[in-house]
Formats: sequence, structure tokens, C-alpha cells
Amino acid sequence: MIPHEVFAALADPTRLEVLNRLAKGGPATATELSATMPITRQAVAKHLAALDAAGLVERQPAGREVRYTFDPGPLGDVVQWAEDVGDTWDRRLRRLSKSFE
Amino acid sequence: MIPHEVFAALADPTRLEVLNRLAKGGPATATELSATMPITRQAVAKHLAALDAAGLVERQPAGREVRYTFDPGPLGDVVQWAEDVGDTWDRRLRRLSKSFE
DNA sequence: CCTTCACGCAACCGGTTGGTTGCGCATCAC
DNA sequence: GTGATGCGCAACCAACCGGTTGCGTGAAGG
Repeated sequence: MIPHEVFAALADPTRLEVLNRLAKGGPATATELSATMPITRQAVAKHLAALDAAGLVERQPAGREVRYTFDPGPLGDVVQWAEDVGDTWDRRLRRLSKSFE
Repeated sequence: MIPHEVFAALADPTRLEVLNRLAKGGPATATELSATMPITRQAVAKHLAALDAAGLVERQPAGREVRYTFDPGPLGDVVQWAEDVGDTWDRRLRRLSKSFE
């Protein structure tokens, strides 16, 4: 039903940082991102690949460079899932307290 | 506002399944859960420990058994974070399109 | 044309992780 | 008291993961 892959993509702090930069700083390439980070370009590229696989990022090749853009779509799914689970739990609690009247 | 640990806790499908059962089926022990799962009690116990560390589950020892209850709290943080990132992205887009007028 | 720059691919490495088995201990039921 | 039951702890294992180095390639730019 729900994307544990998205959660896995968000599980790593470095990857979360990359996503954050794309969301708040706008589209960027792997080399640009790695320039202000303590890891290699290849490492960043791997993270971007993971984010892309999770649909959290859009890949836009242009000439010899590849620019990545944040995609909020999967985050909507996450929110929906979280609210669903929370709601069924609330309903459970209400049903239980009712049976004690 | 630093929920990568929560994401890590939700990243594993088996662990997500355990959480789902607790949320929809109500509190349970490790042995109860493992009874209807293809893994050992100890494996389930490890997952429950991870969920507990992330605050997604509450540990209630009672006699010789330990019952675990779902806790929706951290999911609220996740939702808040997701909406925050999504919103700043929206604002970014609006600001950009404005600069083209 | 030749150099430079941004990428992708592959190999490799240490640490983490999901899972198992085996054990010892405490609690409950008789 | 004795036996069964539920847990926790520890050791171990294969697989995965985040990161590195090294190399090959193809698109700019003079």
C-alpha cells in the first residue's frame, strides 16, 4: 500500500540534507552540491539516484550536465499514509472508550 | 524537526508491517506478533526495540510479558516536516513565476 | 584540434543491519 | 517445587549501504 522506499530514501541524514538543499535552494547538479559538502561528487550522485528512484527528485539532463529538481509528490503520499494510520488509531481508541460506558 | 531517525524506523517493510498491526490491531507482544509472521520472535523484538527508540511505540511490561502500544506522536512530526518542505517549495515556485512578469 | 569539465560505471572497503541460533533467567500454572 | 512460557542477551552470518578511488566518455570552449 505505501512506499517504504520513500521512507528509506529519507532515512539517511546526508540524503535528507541534499533534498533540503534542492527544496530550499532550487535545482542543482551533483558537482554543485558536492562543492559545499564534505563528500565526493560520486557519493552525492548516488544519493541523487536514490532520491530519483523514490520519485523525490526529477532528473533533467542538459548538455554535459544533469540538473536535479525537487519533486514534492511522494511527500504527499507520506502525509496521507501517516494521517490514515493516525486516524484509524484514533477511531480504535474512541471505539474502545465507548465500550466502557 | 530532525526526524531522519523516524524515517529510518519506517524504512524497513517488516518493521512497517509490525507498526501497522499495532495501529490497526491494537497492542500486542513480540510472541503474539511473531506467531503470524515468517520471522522469529527475537527478530520481531528487535524491530519493536527500534520502533520504541523512535518513539513510535510504547513499551508496557506486565508480569512476564511485554505489551507494545502504537504511539502516533512522531508521525505528527513527520507530517509537519513534509508539509513544511512542500510549502517552502511552493513559495519558491510562486516567487519564481512572479519574477517573469 | 585539444583541453577541460561534468558524468557514469565499476571495483573495493568498513560498518551497519535484518535475521538466525543458543542460552539463561524470571514469572505463571499446577 | 517443578515444568512450561515469555523475554532478554550474545554471538554469529550474509547482505546491504555510504563512501572512496580510478577510469572512460562525451559535450563545451578556446
